[in-house]
Amino acid sequence: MKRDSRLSGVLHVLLHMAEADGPVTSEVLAVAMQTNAVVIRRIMAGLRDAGFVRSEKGHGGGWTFACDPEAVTLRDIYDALGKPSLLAMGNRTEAPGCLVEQAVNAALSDAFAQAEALLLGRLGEVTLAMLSADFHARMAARPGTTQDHGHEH
Amino acid sequence: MKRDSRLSGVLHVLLHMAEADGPVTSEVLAVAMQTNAVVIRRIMAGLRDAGFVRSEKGHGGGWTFACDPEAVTLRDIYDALGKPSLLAMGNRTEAPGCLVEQAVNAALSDAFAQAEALLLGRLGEVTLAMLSADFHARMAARPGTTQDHGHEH
DNA sequence: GATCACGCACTATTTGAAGTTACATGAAAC
DNA sequence: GTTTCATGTAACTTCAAATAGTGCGTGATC
Repeated sequence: MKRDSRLSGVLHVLLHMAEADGPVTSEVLAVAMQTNAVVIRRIMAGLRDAGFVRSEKGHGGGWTFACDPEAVTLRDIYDALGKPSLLAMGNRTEAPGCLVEQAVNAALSDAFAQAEALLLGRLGEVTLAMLSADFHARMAARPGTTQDHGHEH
Repeated sequence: MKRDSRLSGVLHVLLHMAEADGPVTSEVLAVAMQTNAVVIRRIMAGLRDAGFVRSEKGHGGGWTFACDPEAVTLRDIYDALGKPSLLAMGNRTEAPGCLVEQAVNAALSDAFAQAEALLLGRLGEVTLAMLSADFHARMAARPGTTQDHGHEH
C-alpha cells in the first residue's frame, strides 16, 4: 500500500516560502520538490482557498505567505488538503447486511477512530512556527552552512 | 488513497471458519467474500505459516482452525498478514539530505508513531473469541434468524 | 487412477496518482 | 497596447502498485 506524502510535501514547500523574501513561483518550488509546476499549483489550491497563502499573477508574481505561522497548525494544513484518509486500513463494506462483517467492523472501527483522533490531536499541537524554528536549529547545528536553505536537492 | 481491507477480510473469513464444523474450502470462502479462491489462499498463507489455521489437501480438505480463539488477538492476525502499514500518510524521502525535509519528517514521525502504537495496542486487546461472541450476540438480537450465519451476500 | 483441494509462479487487469500539454486569464514591464 | 511572465484549469497521457485471474504441480481421498 503506497503512502501519501502530500502533507509532508506541502509543509516542505511552506517552509521554503517562509524563508524566501518575496513571492516564489510554482516553477521554482517544482524544482525544489523535484516535480512539475502544475502539481505544485494543484497541491497549493486548497491552501489558497483556505487563506493560508496567496498567489499573484504576472511579473514578480508567485506564492506568498498569508497567515501567522504561530497560529496555523499542521492540522489546519491537513484540513486544507482535503482531509485525506489518515489510516491505510479500512473496513470491508461489500456485505453491509452480513452480521459477521458488522461484528468485525465494530471491533476495528473503534480502534481506528481512536488512533485517528490521537493523530489529529498531535497535528493540532504543532504550528508552522515550531517547524520553522526546528529547521533553523538544524541549520545552526550544521557546520559550514551559510545563509542558504542547506539544500542538496 | 485506497484503503486496505485485508485485515477486515481475513477476520471475516476466520469467523466463518469458526462457525463451520469441518474444513472449509477456499472456493466456499471465496464465494462468501465475493472474490477468487486464489485470493483466499494468498491471504491465508500468512496465517497458516503462523500456525493459526491449518490447510488440508484432497477430498474433504480445506481450512480449519488451529488455535485457541481466546488466546489470539487481532494484533496477532495483523502480524501474520505481514504487518502492512497502518497509516496512509508517510514522509517524503526524496531529499534525505535536505534540512527542511528533516525538520518536517521529525515533526510528523513522532505523531505517526504514537498513533500507530495506540492502534496496535487496541488490536492486541481484542481476541478472536470476543469477536465471535459479538457476532453471536448480534445474531441472537436479530429476529427470525435461524442457525445460519445470517448472511445476505 | 480419477477427483478434489491446496501451492505457487506467472500473467492480466484495474485503478489512482503523477506528470504533461494546452489554452485562458490577469498583471507588470516595455 | 503588446509582449512577457505567472497562475488556473481542464483534458490527456504515462506509470506504478495492487488486485485478480490462469495454469500447472503436488498431495490426499475416494
